[in-house]
Amino acid sequence: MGIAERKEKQKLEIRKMILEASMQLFVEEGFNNVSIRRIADIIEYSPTTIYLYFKDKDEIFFNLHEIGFQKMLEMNKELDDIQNPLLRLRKMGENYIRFGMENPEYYDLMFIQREPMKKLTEMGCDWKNGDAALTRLRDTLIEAMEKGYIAQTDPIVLSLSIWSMVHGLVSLATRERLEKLVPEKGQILPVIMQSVDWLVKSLDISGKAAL
Amino acid sequence: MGIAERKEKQKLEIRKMILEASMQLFVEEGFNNVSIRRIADIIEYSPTTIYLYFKDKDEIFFNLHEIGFQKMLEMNKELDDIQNPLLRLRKMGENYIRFGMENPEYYDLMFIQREPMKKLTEMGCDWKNGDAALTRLRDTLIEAMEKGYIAQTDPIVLSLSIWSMVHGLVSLATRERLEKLVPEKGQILPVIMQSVDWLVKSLDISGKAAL
DNA sequence: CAAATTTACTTAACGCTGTAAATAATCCAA
DNA sequence: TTGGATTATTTACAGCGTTAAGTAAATTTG
Repeated sequence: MGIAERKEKQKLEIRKMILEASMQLFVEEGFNNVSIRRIADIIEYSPTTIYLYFKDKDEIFFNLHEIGFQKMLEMNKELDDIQNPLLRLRKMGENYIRFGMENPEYYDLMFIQREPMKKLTEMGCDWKNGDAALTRLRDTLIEAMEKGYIAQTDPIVLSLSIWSMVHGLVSLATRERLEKLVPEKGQILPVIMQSVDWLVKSLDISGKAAL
Repeated sequence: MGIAERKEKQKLEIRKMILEASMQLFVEEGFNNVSIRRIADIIEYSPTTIYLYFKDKDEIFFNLHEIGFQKMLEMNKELDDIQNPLLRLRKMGENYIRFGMENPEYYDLMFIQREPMKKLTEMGCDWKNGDAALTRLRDTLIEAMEKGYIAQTDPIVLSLSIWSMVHGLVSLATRERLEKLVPEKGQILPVIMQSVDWLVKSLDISGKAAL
């Protein structure tokens, strides 16, 4: 059925148009200025047409949140080349922060906004993307423990601690809580990276991965 | 002038009514469901009356954000009794997390929502409340360094690291990022507290404040 | 005490918002 | 070509923040 196939493709294409228009608005004007009507303007359809492709606005945000995770995954491909688990961990942290600072809108949807999680609950499934990311972190920590780079601890607790710190750094920065505290604007990222340095250094018990 | 004084008092009282109604809505129905019109309903005035007491909605949020800091300060009074700076630090962390988990709406305004900071920029002044809180943390760290409880490091960087971690814990929890990862709901707070334990333990170089 | 003025508040309106229901246009198979 | 399904639009509802204009009460002034 070549015809049904083509239709399916068209459907996907409009979906893609909607998501791209949403992200464009999201990036250019912020979360609060993304409206169904403005998305419709961009893709040159009527506002209600969007509801033929997405159940509601939250579903659009949920999809963008997933695209965000794909982008992050892409960025993290280089991690596979790093043998030393502690160095890999550092790079993971740096990437995470870089991703968050360079894509604050995606980061918002992935880790701050409630809407995507609401959709997840609605669908009754669990957070596959977040789960995968955290598992990756945990596995790296376990490897680092086994090879004697860091002290033995509950890997779940340690994962959470590390994730919390990098998330804290990114979200405080993007939500404008550091601007008022760190005098020079250009100094924010360096200070954040120093925090990562401190973290890695205080994890390292072998000195093998010292700065 | 007894009459002007009384008028002033009445004005303040209506302001207070508005703020209380806002917080009530905020707590009961979340940030997105606080509207000028619903606030007006609660205080039984017309919506436009609110604009006689606050310039706009953001100004209401800014005021609530300041009230939040007062509440947090109140909670932290007990800290003065603790001599050991490392134990004091731990208590600070526990209080911070407890405050955030028990008052997620205030916490939101204080550390997540952009509106209060926008207002701050608009007024051209700096973040007095955040500044004071961070200074308190930094001073405790400096004291702990001087007394040999923790290793010597840049206190600014270390303050940021610690603040980021506790903020990360609270915000990941309140923004529903842990629910999907920590199996049992009742286990979230315990796991978070274990993270704090880990942090304090890895700071402690003297063993004096071990668990 | 009456008139003028200030204060406190409300009504009406503008231009937005998400979304549901009804209607119209388009497409494909018989 | 006609009829049913799909796709898109029009219309509508109820809500939003905010401004401008209007009103009534309180206060000050003559």
